[in-house]
Amino acid sequence: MQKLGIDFYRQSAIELAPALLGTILVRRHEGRLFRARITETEAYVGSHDLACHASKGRTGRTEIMFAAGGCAYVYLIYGVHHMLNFVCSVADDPQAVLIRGAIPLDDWKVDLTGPGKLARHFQLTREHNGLKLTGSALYVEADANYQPHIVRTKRIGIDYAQEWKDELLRFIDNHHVKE
DNA sequence: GCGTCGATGGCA
DNA sequence: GCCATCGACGCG
Repeated sequence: MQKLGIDFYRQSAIELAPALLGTILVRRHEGRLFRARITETEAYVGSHDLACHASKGRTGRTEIMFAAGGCAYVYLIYGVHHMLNFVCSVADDPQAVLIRGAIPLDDWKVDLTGPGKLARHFQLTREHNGLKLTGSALYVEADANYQPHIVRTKRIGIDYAQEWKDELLRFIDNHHVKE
């Protein structure tokens, strides 16, 4: 499998979100490797997107989104759950992709259906905010032999985002879903 | 099986 | 005073 490099993350969120479907998220933690195939993502497309945290401007929390693509944006929501995002595009263009679901691979048996569960099982917290995706602790592998079946829907949990709440910026891979 | 609701903390 | 959620609970 081929580890994806920095150029992959320099894409816009609307390109990266579907491109991530079917790829393999890899986490190295305490000497072990955890791998899972990404099945669900959401695009947050820039400061004009009212659902995007960066629409609030440059703050302590959103600062990392203004970096060049290729690092993680991890934050705490509802005081309970961590959310894993990939910062993408170029510097000062605050776009990101939220990783919402995956299927564990190898002999790893966990439920990764949901962004909170995914971050928890991958043992990611706000300590990992800004982590480079080109390092060894967290990265993505391509899988040229896998063909996702992509469906677009509205994003979840952003009813406050006015006209942006209905944009079809959530991407789901149905490849593995039984009829 | 589905709707409702409370937890809980960082942030502005 | 919000939240890019989850899981427990009550229903019947």
